[in-house]
Amino acid sequence: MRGPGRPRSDQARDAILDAAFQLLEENGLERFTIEGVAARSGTAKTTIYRWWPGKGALAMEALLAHAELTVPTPSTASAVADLRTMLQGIARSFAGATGRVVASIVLAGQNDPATLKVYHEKVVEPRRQRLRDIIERGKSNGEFRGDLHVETLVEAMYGALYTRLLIRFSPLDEAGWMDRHITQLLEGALPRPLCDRKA
Amino acid sequence: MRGPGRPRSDQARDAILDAAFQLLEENGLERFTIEGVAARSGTAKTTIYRWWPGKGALAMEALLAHAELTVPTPSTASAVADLRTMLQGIARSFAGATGRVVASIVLAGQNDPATLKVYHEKVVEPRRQRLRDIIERGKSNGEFRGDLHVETLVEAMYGALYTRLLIRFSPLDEAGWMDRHITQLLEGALPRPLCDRKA
Amino acid sequence: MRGPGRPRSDQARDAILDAAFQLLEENGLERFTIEGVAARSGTAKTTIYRWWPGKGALAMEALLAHAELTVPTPSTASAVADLRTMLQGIARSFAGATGRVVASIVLAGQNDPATLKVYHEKVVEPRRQRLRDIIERGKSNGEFRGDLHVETLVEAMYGALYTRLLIRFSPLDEAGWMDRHITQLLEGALPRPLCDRKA
Amino acid sequence: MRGPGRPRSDQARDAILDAAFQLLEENGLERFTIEGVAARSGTAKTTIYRWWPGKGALAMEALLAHAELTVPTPSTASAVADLRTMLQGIARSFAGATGRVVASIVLAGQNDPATLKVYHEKVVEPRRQRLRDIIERGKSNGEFRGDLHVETLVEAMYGALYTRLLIRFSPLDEAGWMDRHITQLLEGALPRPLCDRKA
DNA sequence: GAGTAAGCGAGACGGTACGTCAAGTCTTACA
DNA sequence: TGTAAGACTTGACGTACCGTCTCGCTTACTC
Repeated sequence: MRGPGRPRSDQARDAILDAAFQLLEENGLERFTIEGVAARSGTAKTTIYRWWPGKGALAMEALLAHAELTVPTPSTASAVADLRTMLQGIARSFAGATGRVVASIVLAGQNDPATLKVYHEKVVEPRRQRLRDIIERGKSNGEFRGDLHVETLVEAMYGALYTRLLIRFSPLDEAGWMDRHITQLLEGALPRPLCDRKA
Repeated sequence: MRGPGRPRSDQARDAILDAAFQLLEENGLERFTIEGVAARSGTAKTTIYRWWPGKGALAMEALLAHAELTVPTPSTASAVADLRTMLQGIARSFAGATGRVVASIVLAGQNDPATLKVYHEKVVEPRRQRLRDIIERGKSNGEFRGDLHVETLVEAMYGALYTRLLIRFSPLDEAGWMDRHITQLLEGALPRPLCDRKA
Repeated sequence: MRGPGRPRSDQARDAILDAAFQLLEENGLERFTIEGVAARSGTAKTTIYRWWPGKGALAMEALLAHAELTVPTPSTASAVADLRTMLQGIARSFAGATGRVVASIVLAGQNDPATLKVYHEKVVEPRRQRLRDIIERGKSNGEFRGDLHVETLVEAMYGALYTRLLIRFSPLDEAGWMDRHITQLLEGALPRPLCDRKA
Repeated sequence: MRGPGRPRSDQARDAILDAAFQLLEENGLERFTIEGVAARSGTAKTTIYRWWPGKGALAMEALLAHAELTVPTPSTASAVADLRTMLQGIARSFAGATGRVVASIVLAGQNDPATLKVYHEKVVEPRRQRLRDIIERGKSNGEFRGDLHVETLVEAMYGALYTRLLIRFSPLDEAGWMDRHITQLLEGALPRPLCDRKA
């Protein structure tokens, strides 16, 4: 049921993606070269160019293939607890090798909108959706305000993650950071009225 | 009181920084080359390498020299209003050419910690400090809760800016987003108690 | 009476040789590629490699199959006249597309002795033999000296042809040059004695 | 009196031409690669491309720089003797390494008219001129016929050389070949009249 | 004012990687 | 078994920049 011709070698494909991911971890994208991937993977440069248009796309696919992007989606009775679990999972993965690779991808994406678009579709959007779902659940069960703007909350939560990853205000693995961040996002900055629930 | 030898040419220096900034705007950092800067500025590569260690440092200095990074620090009676003014100013500057250059620099910094460090010291930290000052003022005058964690709020506010700049969740010049973002950061996500101040 | 399996396709063979000859005419051997022949002929590279060991051999066979190398062998009473007829025929064919292809083949042969050997056997030797025959006839009937060294004359005659073809001292289609060349080869360079037959 | 900038390195130039000549001798032009020359000479590919447009031109210059193309121009009382001396010298040089390189050059020239043109100007034409001079001298002093067509004789003499080099009718170092060839060119092929000077 | 010490432009140098082309081999589906 | 299709490794192509290195020339300060 397949056309004629030698079928694509999965062995080559895997070797390329493995090598690409390793090199991305080791060097970052700046010193990530197609030539290097070819050498490390034992394949030919042409084979790489046959299947990927450039380093951005290759790095992207290497990330998707290898990184543990599949942070578990928690689903307990408490939306707040689920938020904490999920975001801390992402923070953990960003703090390690995956984070370095993600940073590379985003970097590549600046001059390669196609790659950034794929990253959005495959990584960012699915996660945002899961976050949205949890928040909506929180709105339904009264954990959150009914007039909460979901997108804005999502953005604020992700924003801190990506900013620590890329701008490095402070380390991603700082103890208690994520917890404190979430708490304050939820509680806001304004003074509590006298009859505050915590009063 | 200066040693012997021909003094450094300010004309060359300016021509280099001008050319660098232009090329950064036009091409992003990926296609930003020392060779290109030399050609555009009419100087010799040697001259560039004499004064800057690499493209990261040059780009950094070109940014600092040209971009209107000096957003005015507002100082009215209302800390909340000042926050809005300041952050909207930054958003505006990020939405234009400066934003593209900043993105380039920050991402280049992923593989060039020295450059990123300079960016922190010269750009990020001063702004964060101004933000902290405003927030502290708000705490003092009762606009904000007394137990507010200032750093966390600063990070949340900047996070959204940088994330829109780098990850491009949504455009930086979307009408009203900054306002909405700030409002929600201040109000939090939890339900308002019955005796809410707005009730 | 043939073994099992699909028989060789003459259609493919012809398409390959046609395409090869066309490409040889168009580009010369330098830019003559097996890949190009496969594309132009609509066959697979595999098929070409199954039947020919390399580009030299293929070009050779394409030449033999298509070029009008079969200059008519004249045979009149006058050996001298026959020589002129034959050599002028070859000159004419060398002056056109065939000449370019022959030049390609011969020069390719510099690094591919097998191909050059085939060219000798299939093209050069038969023609030289015909030339020898004519000259021998001339010796028999008194047109030429009895102690003439035939091989040397053959070589002198061919030499001029190939040299114009390959070194391009002068164009192959220069009017009258072949005639003049033959005449002088026959008459020699020495002064005519007083009782010269023309005296 | 030289412009600014680092002067061209003669060391690099010589290393390149040496390496090129060696590789030409070893492999012929077919397997002669710029990459190989760079490796052998210890220079960078870019340096080669800076000074030579392609392999044809490089091979050409390597030949001119190294080959003993300066066959001595004899000048004795006898033009015939001088012809023999000169042509035998060329034959000797063609029979060795120089010959292989010359063959390569001519080959390259088929698809690179500029290279062939240089070869004409620098090698072929000077030699032809020297041959012409000798022949004219022979005409003047009565060794040759007064109505001898000089160009044709030159061509016939060279033709045999290049043809043996390229077509390989017979080896260039066959004993006595050149002598016999010259003799017959001079004496012609026609029967000697009764009062022939040799009679 | 001669000497000396930088800075400057130009541009050649050894390199690395680029993205492309073709070579020749191999593996499939189909005839 | 032959053929078209097409993926594979290999190796060279010619180009773009890298960062370094002479050069000749231009300013200064210093003796």
